[in-house]
Amino acid sequence: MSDQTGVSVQQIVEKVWLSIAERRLRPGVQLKEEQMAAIFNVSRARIRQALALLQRDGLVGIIPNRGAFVCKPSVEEARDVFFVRRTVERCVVERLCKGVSKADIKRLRDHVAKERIANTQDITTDIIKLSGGFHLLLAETVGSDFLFATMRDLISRSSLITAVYRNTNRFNCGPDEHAEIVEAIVNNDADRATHLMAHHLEHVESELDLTEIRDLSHDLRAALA
Amino acid sequence: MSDQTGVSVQQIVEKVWLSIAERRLRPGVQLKEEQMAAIFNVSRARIRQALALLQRDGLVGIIPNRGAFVCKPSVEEARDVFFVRRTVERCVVERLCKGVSKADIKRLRDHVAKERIANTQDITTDIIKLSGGFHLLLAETVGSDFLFATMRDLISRSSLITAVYRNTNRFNCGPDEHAEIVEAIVNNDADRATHLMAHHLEHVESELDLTEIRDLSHDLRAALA
DNA sequence: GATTGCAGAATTGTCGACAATATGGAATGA
DNA sequence: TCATTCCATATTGTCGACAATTCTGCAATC
Repeated sequence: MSDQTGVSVQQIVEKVWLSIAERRLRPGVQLKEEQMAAIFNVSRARIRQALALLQRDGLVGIIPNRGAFVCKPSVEEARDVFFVRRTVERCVVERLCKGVSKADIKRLRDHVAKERIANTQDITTDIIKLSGGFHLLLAETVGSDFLFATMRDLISRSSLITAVYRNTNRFNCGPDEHAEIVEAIVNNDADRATHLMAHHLEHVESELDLTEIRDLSHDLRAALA
Repeated sequence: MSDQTGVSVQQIVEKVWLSIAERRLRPGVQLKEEQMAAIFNVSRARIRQALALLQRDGLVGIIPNRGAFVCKPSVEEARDVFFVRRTVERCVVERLCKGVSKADIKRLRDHVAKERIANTQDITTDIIKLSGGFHLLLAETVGSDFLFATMRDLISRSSLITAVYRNTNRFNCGPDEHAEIVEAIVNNDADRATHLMAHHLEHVESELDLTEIRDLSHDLRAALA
């Protein structure tokens, strides 16, 4: 299970993020510091640092003197996230269509190839990491720190939303649509690229069940109060 | 000078943010932990927490084993911030035009009134805080945690950009344009409100000199005092 | 004269311990 | 039986100290 040596803050963040995305950690669950310190075999100080980062990403909420809890995004917030995401990703794609280096093209194509492998082998962990990572890689390729930070925030929140409201068992952010977008960018076809991206995001959002609010609270105390 | 009792993390963040916005802290300056701990009369642990939050807001960058430095946003990043801001603020205004409570209206009008007072009395500190606070209040009124967090991020970065690239001595985000926006929202006039907001943001961006970059300061204590 | 190597100093990273605060349940009284 | 008060427990908040890393100044060398 846990390594004998300590893990870095970033590793803790990624582990928690993945656990949330894979629905092993449900909204409302408290992330107790000492418990996590024991699991990751590090001191509480490092856990606190990781929790602060997770709060930045919108995955957990920290209540003073109470602790850190996995967020439960509302339906409206989910729609807001996708609304902003459509705009930001359009901005990213437009910038990329103005020209990318050969090295960037290779990196993008390699990433899609990795996604294909993960999909054929059906490795859930890799599929989740890579499908979000594709959109992050697009933003990184632009070279703007702000767009990258914004996209990371959006991807984190999208992962949480997907984990909560996904109504299919399959992860839809598949490599085929990603591959098409990459090729449109390579051809500097801004119209086609932005259209494909918009369609892709609509596709992702359409497979969410944003009408029904699920009963996620296992807070017995609140129910009996 | 510094108080005998310690200050909260949020107070430290606000103080640093204000110092950056007022150009007492220039991009590139290192924020040394021990020095700041002495200035604010708290332990380094709390300073580190504040620095992590400032990193989240995009105001400082933290390099491992090197320290925290005030960010210097590039011209391109400045344009990206305003691009995204136009979209998000449009979303906020549209949502507000669907109806706001009487209490919300009062809060918005009161805020504009405070801005007027600060402007007539020419209190720079209040002007900066309140002009950013107006846009933050709009997002808060919508009631979406995500939009609020996004707007806070955008406002922080905009403050830094304004501090770096402002070419006039006056703070242009004046209360008159804000007041017009509020009244359009009160009248549920979405077309006019979004138009006014777009014009307002164009106005703010137009007064920036996005060609030149300035140098940095070195006296941390004087800037924060 | 420019470059490299090496201490010493300065700064950040990490940890364990203690204080402050909230929670949950038992005891008490109406 | 229900509401209230109080206390034991668990959890978070804060701090000071030490370890690891990086920067700086100086001298030696090519």
